[in-house]
Amino acid sequence: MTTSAVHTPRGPVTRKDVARYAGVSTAVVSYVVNGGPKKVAPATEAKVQEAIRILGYRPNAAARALKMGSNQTLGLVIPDSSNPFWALLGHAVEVAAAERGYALLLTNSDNNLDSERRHIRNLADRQVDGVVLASVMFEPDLLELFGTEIRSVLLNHASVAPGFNSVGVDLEAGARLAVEHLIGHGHTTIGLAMGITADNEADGREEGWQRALEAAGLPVGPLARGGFDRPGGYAAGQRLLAADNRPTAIFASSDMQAIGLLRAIREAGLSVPDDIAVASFDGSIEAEYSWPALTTVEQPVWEMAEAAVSALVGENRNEPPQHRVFPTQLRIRQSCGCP
Amino acid sequence: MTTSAVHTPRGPVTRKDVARYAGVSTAVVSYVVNGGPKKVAPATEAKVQEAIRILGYRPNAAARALKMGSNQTLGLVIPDSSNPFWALLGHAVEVAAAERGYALLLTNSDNNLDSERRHIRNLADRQVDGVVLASVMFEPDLLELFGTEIRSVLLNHASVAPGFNSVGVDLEAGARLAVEHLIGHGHTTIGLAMGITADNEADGREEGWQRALEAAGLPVGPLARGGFDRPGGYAAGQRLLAADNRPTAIFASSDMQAIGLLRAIREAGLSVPDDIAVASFDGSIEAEYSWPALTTVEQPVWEMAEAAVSALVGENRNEPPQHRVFPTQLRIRQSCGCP
DNA sequence: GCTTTTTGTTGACTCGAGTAGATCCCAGTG
DNA sequence: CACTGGGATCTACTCGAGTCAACAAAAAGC
Repeated sequence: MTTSAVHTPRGPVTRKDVARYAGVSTAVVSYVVNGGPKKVAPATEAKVQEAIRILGYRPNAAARALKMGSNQTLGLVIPDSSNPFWALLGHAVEVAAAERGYALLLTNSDNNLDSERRHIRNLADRQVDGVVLASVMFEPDLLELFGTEIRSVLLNHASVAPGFNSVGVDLEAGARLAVEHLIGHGHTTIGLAMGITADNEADGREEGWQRALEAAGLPVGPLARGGFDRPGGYAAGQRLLAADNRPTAIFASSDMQAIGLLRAIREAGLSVPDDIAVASFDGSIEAEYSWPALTTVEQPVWEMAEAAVSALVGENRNEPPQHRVFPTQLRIRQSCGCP
Repeated sequence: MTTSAVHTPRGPVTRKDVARYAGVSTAVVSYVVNGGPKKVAPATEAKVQEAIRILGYRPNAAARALKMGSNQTLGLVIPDSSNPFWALLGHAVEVAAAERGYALLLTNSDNNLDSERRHIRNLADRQVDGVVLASVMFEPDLLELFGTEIRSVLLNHASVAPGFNSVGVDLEAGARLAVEHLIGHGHTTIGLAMGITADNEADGREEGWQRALEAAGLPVGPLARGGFDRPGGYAAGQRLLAADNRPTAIFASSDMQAIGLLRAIREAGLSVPDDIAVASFDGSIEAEYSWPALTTVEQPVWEMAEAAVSALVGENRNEPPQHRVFPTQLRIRQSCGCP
């Protein structure tokens, strides 16, 4: 028995072990593993493959990452991965990344700018090949954080930031679609439950709501601000219901807000859509299963995720920053008054 | 674009650059960065810190990972990160990992065993320090996949698997709590909407439902199986409503199922809880905002995530596999008939 | 004043894999 | 028979950071 030659290594199996077992040099092992830059004789290749199989060799990703300067990993920063909309976006990004052989590091900023900064730092330290930043906040100094080394793309940001790639939807057009639909149902007092964005710039959804009303010659209804989440919508709903000019229809800036809104309306003893019609923005699955099912402006989340990932890892990596704006689609259900 | 100090190297800044700039050896830089194994004179330390600051040095994580054999990363495998329950669990795991300085690689298995295997392989190749496997499926050959090198823990698994760490809840006791509560409301025909688990073993929730009924001397009501998700609950609901012995109360094995169930009940023109009372399992946020709000068996998700992560990275890393079972708590809302 | 001890610093090796450049071997040619 | 071409393979250096043995300088001890 050739015990010395067929010595089973103790720790994890390295390229060296495979080389020894197959009786070749470490270079050949690399060539086989990567279809490497040089050809290997079929017979040798077979020997190496066999050795790999028997020893259970798996190339060390850290070593490869060190040598190659890339670890085939992207980072994703979202405010709250347990919020269904972000969860969906995260899922889509993960799938888009996986399709290209990239893994996804997930981090939650919890809507906290400091935490967001920390996470971006951390991702940069980990040499990710790019960062998808999906955050409602935005501060220009983020640009410095990224430096020039690390690719990034803003996903689902309200505003277009110079110097950054971005992928988003036409918020204004989407909101207008929804509000016009509510107007079509004969409503004349249409309120807005608007989420809070970091920069106090008017969000496209707010503009769309306003313009649709103006275009129809209607007065601009009451507006309440709150978080984009369920509690935010609940609070905004309570304020809208207490307004002097109580609206007969409300447009909410996110599905989650609309769900909180529905609760506020129910607690006030009113019914949707008979007393108050509701439409919202996002097109998440919750909208379909709420009661009543929400009429909502659907974002093409999967396409957006695709676009974001390809901006980071695609051919066009070194082109100037791109801004892609996707169209939305009105998904009509019952909360607006349609049967 | 900012032009910085004179000594700015072209590529990414390495330890060597810092050493040169500060006029010390690379070893000292390491010592400073890590509070390293050797002491450094305060004056020298200051010089190095200054150099680090000025050059904007960030240690290369891949190199560190290579040397240390750990990249401070955990992997998470869940069926569908856009399902709110998994999303919540994922969030909790991410936070627990971050607290310990670990990043989280997120992967979706899409309830597909092959995909799950591929992802585990991939995570193993990436030398993660541990894998949290939260999947409804389970196949014993997973054990081999992990080999002995890589730590793992099963999170939220129905059954305890020998050789694996696991963290779960007492499904049977939780289900019993819920069903007993429905019995307390005077119901005598209580159905079950049960999710589908890979191994055909009876799930604890099914047993709990059955035992609670038997203990109360009640007949075992109708049972329908479907996915753990909303469509699954919807389909199961339709079948339960069409049953000969139509139940007046239904226990659902997940919140998502219950939400699908609510829809089926509404479409049948019935009301919850007046015509049919509902209770479910999980305790996710959707349960709170559904209509009516769901009475549900709450899982201590955050504690479970903590436990799972600490099983992977804690002191007790090298102890034999542990099985931790957490208690659940009945969260009473309106869907059961309580005011 | 001349050892010891302590403190601070450094050069050099290591982790595991990618790959350029050198080397080997053999078939084919003059 | 020597000579070249070319395919297959190997040697050796590289990536960036951790850390130990070795060493220099300063402090303490007798």
